[in-house]
Amino acid sequence: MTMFMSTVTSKIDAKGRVSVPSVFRSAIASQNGDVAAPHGIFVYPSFTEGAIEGGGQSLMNDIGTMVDRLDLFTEERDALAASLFADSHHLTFDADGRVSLPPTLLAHAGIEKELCFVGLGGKFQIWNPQSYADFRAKAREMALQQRGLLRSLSAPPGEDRR
Amino acid sequence: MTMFMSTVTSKIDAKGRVSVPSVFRSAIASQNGDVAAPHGIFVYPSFTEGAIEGGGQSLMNDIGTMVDRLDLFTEERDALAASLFADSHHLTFDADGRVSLPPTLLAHAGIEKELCFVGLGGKFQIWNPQSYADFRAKAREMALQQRGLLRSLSAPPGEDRR
DNA sequence: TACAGTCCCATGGTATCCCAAATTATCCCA
DNA sequence: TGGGATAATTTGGGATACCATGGGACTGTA
Repeated sequence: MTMFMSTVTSKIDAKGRVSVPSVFRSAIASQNGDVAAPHGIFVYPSFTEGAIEGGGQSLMNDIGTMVDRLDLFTEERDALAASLFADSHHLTFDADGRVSLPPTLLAHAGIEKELCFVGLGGKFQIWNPQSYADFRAKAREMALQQRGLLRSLSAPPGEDRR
Repeated sequence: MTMFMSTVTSKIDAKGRVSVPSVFRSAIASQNGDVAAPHGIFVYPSFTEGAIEGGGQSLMNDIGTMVDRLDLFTEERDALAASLFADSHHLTFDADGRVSLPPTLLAHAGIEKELCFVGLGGKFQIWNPQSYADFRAKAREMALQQRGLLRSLSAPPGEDRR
C-alpha cells in the first residue's frame, strides 16, 4: 500500500484554494482504489496537536467501523461520533487537484497563507510551517529517547545492532 | 458508504423552513439508494441529548431491525418502540431541499431561529448552536478519555489514529 | 374569509469548472 | 556530466453553475 511521505510546503491562493501535492494525490488515489470516482480527501482537526490531519477513503472507513462497534443510542457513542465526524470534512479535488480548506480547520492549525503537507504513513498532516518547525524539534527529541524501543522492534532477537 | 460529517449552521426562515445543507442531502440521497422518489429525512428527538436526530431511509431500517432483535419483555420493547417511532417524523424536501421541522421537536432541542446540523456518521443531529457548543466541549473530553478504547477498537493494531 | 402549507421563481453570494501562463521536474542525447 | 527539449505540476483568473434564501401565488382546510 502506498503511504504518505515527505514534506511539501504550499500556499493558499486568493480564492482559498490549496493544491494538494501530486505525491499525496497519487497516494490517495491508490488508497481510494484508483477507480475514478469523485476523488477527494478527508480532513479533521488533530486531537493532540494544532494541525489538520487527513487521509483517503480508507481512513474514514476505519473510523466508521470503529464507531459502529459501540452500542447504538448511548451517550458515549454520540459523543465519540460527534468528535470524530462533526469536525471532519470531505473535500473534493477540482480539475487541477486543489481543495479549499474550511475556515474552522485553518483556524485550528493557525494557518493564514502558508502551509505544509507532512506525510505520516497512513495519513498526513497540514501545518502552519512555523508551528511545524517547533513541533518537529520536539518530535526529534522524543524519537531519540525512544531509540531503544525502535531497536527492539526491528532487530531479530539476540542480535546487537550498532 | 457515504456518511454524515461536518457541521453546518443554518436558520429558520419566516415560514418555518430550514434548508438542509447540500452535503447532508447528497449523503441522504446515497443512503436512500439514489432512486429518485420524493426524497426526505426521518427525524426524532434524541434520547440522551437535547437535540433532534435524523437520517435517511437506511437509518430507520436499522432502528427497526434493532428493536426487533432486542430480547426484551414485550412491555419494555413496546415502550422503546413507542418512544422511537411515535415521535418520529418523515419530512419531505421541497423543490429547493428545505423541510419544516415540527414544533415539538424544535421545543425539545430549544431551537428558535438558529440551528446547526452536525454529522455523526450514520446519522446526524440538529442542535441549538449554543447548546451544541456545550455538548461539543463535553464530547471532546469524553472522547479523549476513550482514546485507549478507540485504539483497541481500531482494526490495524498498533497504529495511533489522531 | 383567514390561515397554513406547497409550489415555483428571482436573487445574491459562493464555490466549482475550465482554460492559459509560469514554474518545476524529467528525460534524452551529445 | 551538462545542456536542451519535453512533459508534468503548480498557479492565476474569468466564466459558469450551484446553493441558500427570500418572497409571491396557488391550494386545501378550518
